[in-house]
Amino acid sequence: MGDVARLAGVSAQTVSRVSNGFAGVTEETRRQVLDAMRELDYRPNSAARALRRGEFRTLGVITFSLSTLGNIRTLDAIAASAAREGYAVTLLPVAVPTQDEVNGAFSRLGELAVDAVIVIMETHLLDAATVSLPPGIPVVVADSDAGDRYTVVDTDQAGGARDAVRHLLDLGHGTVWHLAGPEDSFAAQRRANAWRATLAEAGLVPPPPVRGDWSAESGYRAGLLLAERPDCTAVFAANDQMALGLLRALHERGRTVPDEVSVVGFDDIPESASFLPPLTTIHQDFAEVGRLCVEGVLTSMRRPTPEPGTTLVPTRLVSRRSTAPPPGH
Amino acid sequence: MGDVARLAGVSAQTVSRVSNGFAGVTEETRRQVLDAMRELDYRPNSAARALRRGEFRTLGVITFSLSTLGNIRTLDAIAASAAREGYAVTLLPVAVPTQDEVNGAFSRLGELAVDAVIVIMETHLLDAATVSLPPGIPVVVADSDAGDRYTVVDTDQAGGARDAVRHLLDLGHGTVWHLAGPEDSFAAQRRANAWRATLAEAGLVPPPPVRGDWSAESGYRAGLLLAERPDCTAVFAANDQMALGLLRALHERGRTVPDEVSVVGFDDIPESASFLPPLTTIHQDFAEVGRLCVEGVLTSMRRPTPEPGTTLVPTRLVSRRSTAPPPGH
DNA sequence: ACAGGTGATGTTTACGTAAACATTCCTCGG
DNA sequence: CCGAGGAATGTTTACGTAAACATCACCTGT
Repeated sequence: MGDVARLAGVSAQTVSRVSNGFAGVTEETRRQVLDAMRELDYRPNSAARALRRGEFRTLGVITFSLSTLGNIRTLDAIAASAAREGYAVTLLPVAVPTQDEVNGAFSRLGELAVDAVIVIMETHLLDAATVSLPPGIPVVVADSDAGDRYTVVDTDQAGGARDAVRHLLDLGHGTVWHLAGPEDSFAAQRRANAWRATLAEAGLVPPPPVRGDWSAESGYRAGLLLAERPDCTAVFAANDQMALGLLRALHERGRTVPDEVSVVGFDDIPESASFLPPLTTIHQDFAEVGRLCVEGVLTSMRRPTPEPGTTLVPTRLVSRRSTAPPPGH
Repeated sequence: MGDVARLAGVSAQTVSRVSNGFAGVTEETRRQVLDAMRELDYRPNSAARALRRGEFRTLGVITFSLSTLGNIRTLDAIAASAAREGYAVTLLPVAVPTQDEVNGAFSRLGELAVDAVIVIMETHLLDAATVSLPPGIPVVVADSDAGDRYTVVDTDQAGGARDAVRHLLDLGHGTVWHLAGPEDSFAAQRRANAWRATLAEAGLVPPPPVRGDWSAESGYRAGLLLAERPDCTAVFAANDQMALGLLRALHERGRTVPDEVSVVGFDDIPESASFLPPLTTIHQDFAEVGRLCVEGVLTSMRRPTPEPGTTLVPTRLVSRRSTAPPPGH
């Protein structure tokens, strides 16, 4: 900076002012400084800048590897929103989703060049991890129910699941089976609960849920079971990948979709429109979730004490060809 | 740091030594310092640290949003490898893959707190973007052919494509059709070229390639065309998503896979094992690509001048049920 | 014409750390 | 018993920037 100042014939402070787009610099001076910068290929040192300013213009994102598509798309939206606000995004991958690993990520975070943190992670992993968070660092959590302790942004899982079940019931199905996600997933729990509640509202007793682990393979295994039940004409799968496996199992067992069995997924992954048949599913607006996460942390950075609470992002039913009225209806 | 020093009854420098795990501090002193740190909830200030040390312990990753699965998995592996080496990863999303946008990302990078850069991007977008890269910052490029100018790590696209085509020829198919990726993709080009070359080696004239845009939807449209050709018994799709769409089109047109038509994909996405039928495909080792990228930048950071060159990561054919000998063979 | 302002620029200082150098104290060989 | 050498710790300084304050020239209204 000193070199630039010397070359431009001004003080270092003036260089700083130009560099930060400060008003109150003559157009003439500004041009000279910019020329000098170009000439010397000057780049502001971000470490010094951060030290002086006390902020890094960087958001940290903690996530359990980039395993699920939802997380990835949320992350993508976060990165885009952050960039729009002039913030960079630093990734804090957690290899194995154990309490220890998560704690580790949180404490590494303490020394990390980050102004705020967005956590994309299930609640139960979050417990007790909070202790090592540097005080005063805003946190927003996605994909969690910790609304009492944190600011939470999440997809309206319950609403989506309800829509899925209603859609099938409205088509005339006697009941709706559920291909559930893993028990330790909060999202899976909420989808299952909403499925159960919606059936109960309709005066129906839910059939036993079949459990998968989100993978297409597990959906296939579950599908083999469901294909044996002639009374099973409608299935709500907790995500699209499992629905894919389910479709394969039903096909292999000679149960046609949607003529004999209707299937609804959850997520609306891009491929689901090309499944056999194209999958009716619940579209999640990950972009909006990511945007709200960034908005959330930035708000709490500007205001002193943000109140905990949950923001729900609505879902949308995308009707394709995997659903139809039950046989003989 | 001063407060910690005071509380522990030592100098700030000793705190620094403990904080950096420096040898030559008495166990007794070390304990006192650590206690004081805990007591005061001290965290080293990474901005000051970076300023003093002249490095950020951070890698920047430039990528055209998180659109393709391959990029994501590479990114994931990069983040994991970087974490293992004590480096953080900062994301530099490029919203639209135009030359301007890429240049923008590169110049923002100049002021970014980053010691090295990994670019996951097609070559043609890279041209001319390099000018604004701060000198002395190591760069490694994935997914590119710029081996003459940069250190490049890439999957052995040609080898994979060759294996795919050979597999089909070995099964007895008279020729192999190609469902190609978009023209402006370097990966797509190389897969197409290898397909053509392999056929030529076998003394065959390649049928006209059908072009898609990587999406399942485009694969479906292409599939509708291919289904009309009774002489088309074997298709090599440039990625699994297009293969998925292709499978749907063939199915809808009553062409059974693999009895009438064999299909090979590329990527081995997790879902491909659950397609109808499960897809024979070329497995890419993204984790290895990511690992090598990190290794590459770290090496060039330690050594003065790295030589440009390309490292190829081998692929592996995963044989599933979408391939079989041609009808009447 | 002159006091009082206003806008442009310069000077000083502190941000928190770690390298370089300085000091202290202890051990060990002769 | 003394001095050399080394281990442990302390002191000084600089990293590059931007906030706070200081200065200076010039304009405006009476």
